Amino acid sequence: MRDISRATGLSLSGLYYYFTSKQHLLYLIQNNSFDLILQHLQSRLQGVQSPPDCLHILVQNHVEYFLSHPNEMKVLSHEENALEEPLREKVASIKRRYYALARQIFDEVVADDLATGLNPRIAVLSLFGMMNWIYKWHKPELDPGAEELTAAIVGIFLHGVIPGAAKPKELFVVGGTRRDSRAALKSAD
Amino acid sequence: MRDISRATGLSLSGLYYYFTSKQHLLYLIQNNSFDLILQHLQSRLQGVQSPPDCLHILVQNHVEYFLSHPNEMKVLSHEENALEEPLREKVASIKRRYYALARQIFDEVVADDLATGLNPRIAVLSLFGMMNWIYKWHKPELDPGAEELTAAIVGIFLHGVIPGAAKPKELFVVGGTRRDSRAALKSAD
DNA sequence: ACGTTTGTCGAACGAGCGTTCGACAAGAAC
DNA sequence: GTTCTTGTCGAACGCTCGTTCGACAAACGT
Repeated sequence: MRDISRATGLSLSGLYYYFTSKQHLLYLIQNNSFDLILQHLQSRLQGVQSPPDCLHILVQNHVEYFLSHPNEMKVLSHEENALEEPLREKVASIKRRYYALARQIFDEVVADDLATGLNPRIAVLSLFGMMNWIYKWHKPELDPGAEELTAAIVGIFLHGVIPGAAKPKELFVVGGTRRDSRAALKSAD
Repeated sequence: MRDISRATGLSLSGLYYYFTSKQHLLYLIQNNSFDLILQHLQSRLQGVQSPPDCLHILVQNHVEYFLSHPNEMKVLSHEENALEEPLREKVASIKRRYYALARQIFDEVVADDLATGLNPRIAVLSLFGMMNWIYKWHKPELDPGAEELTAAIVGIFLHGVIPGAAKPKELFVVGGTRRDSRAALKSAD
């Protein structure tokens, strides 16, 4: 609270004139973020029919938001479990709505295909994992922007890094290639 | 520190007899975790030649550790930037070693295939995203164990959720399917 | 003109934090 | 048997934190 006071120029007690508590301020930040993401996503999804296009929009919307709002991402991720029970459930609710929408898009993407035996919950949460982990490593001056990031993640999620192969195992070369190069790393510092 | 003192039964000042500071204790936890993971991984990798098998071992090793050490995972993720500069770099160093090993495995997996134009840094970090996000959602009584989780993540990473398709776009049905069902969600609560 | 609402502030309270200090007991060294 | 090391502890220090309180001034309503 003192940091916010200093950054805004408003006095510490003045802050409490607008926000009843630190918890409630945190709630407003979290709720507002998810609200913005969800509303923006739904408006972008209007009229789009192709399931893969919907998936692309979902990822693009998500990645764009967190790339342009890194601070919000940190608060959302770092302070995820900091809320007490009245407010906690409210944020959990909008998060469930967001997840349900993603799950629905995923189901439609996979529906056309034969049942892959893949656990849909794991698949969707893995997609969120790829997206939500970005803020931990993304450096704006080094890494590509939202567009390329979105393309990469959607590509991996839909077809993997080896899109050509059909059957998992038998296609790969079994013989070793440049295997010794890893031994050097073993004693590296 | 008082929590640890209470949990261990050792007095608060007794704790400082063994650990010079909270920072150093945090460093020991983080360094030890990465050390265990890295050493375990390297020993499991001994003699394995097939790149996809290496990838599977990498993921399995990672997932197994964090599923059996959820507290460590929380400390590693939540307190990632809490260390000051002398110790911070030491942890960063072992993390780089771990990433380099993963990157090397990835390169070997993709090497057999034609160049996909995929940014390898993004690919590897997306894989870490899928793995590292698990601790945020995994419920032991609800979700599958390390084995199934590993299979799902490796499957998605290598071939995606639609493993059959070769060319990304043209294969999908463009016409809408159950598109109205999402409108109901828009006004849900 | 006057009372009330609105906005802003400095100062403080109580609690928690990481850390230190001196004391004390038990064992090892000589 | 005395000295020194090792382990353990309660009590406290200094600091930061979230929050509250009373004061004060400007704006507004009538």
